[in-house]
Amino acid sequence: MSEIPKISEAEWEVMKIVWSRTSPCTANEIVNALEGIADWKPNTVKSLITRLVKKQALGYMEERRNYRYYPLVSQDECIRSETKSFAKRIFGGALKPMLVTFLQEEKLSEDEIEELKRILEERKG
Amino acid sequence: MSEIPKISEAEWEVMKIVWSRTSPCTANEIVNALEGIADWKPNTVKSLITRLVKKQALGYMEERRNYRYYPLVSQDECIRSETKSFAKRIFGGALKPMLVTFLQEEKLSEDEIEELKRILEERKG
DNA sequence: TAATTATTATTACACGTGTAAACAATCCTG
DNA sequence: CAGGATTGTTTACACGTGTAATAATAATTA
Repeated sequence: MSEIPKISEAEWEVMKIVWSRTSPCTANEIVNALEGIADWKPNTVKSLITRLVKKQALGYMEERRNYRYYPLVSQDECIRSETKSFAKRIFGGALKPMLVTFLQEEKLSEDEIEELKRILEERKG
Repeated sequence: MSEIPKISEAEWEVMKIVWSRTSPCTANEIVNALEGIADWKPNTVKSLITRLVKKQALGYMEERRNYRYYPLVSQDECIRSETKSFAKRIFGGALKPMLVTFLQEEKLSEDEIEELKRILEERKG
């Protein structure tokens, strides 16, 4: 199977939009959805889309005058791929030290901590 | 206080070496320490060091003919900074979904899971 | 002190990315 | 059908990064 393409920071914003849709969407829909998320000119977004198509992260189907884009890679596999390279870079690949760092972060609420514990419980099953 | 500089992938390898030392080290020491970790010519490593100095991630002191480099930013704050931007990119900033993803990864051993649970316990204090 | 050697600084170059304008093709409207 | 509107394609350009060669400078040695 071919590799997961490397998706840049700006491109991720576009992918997130497309992933969140159940059906292929047009460039304009993406531009609109990005309103308030990123301050890009429509042309900029189009450039990002074009690059994503080129790196085979997005596919498209022609429909009348405009295209409809859809993901060729799942968000999940992209997350996994990014996480792996992130963990590799920062922690030399060891997952646990990274988790330890995160778990010690302030930002977690009581409830979230509970849920994380529950997830760990389940894992042992 | 000034911001954490953005450290690139290759530069991280250099920083990891410097962070791991208790005292400032020379360029050559860094080059040697990278042996087996990265396959870079000495000049390449020197370039990375120069850039790290320019972006104020490394400082140096002159000592006879050569310099000794030391970190100007702590590994911890860099990790935090990187993690934040990573979480932002991938998960829109929410820490918990990211952790859920990681905790569900295969790679964790029984023992590690135990330890993570323990850390969560402690957090509740 | 001149030559050699070690070390740092300057320069290079291609590719990815953020950012977008300009151009082209197509469709709707008058 | 011609002209404007819409949408996609091509081109642009500066900056960061990976990768390193070459030049300059300082120290050591003959």
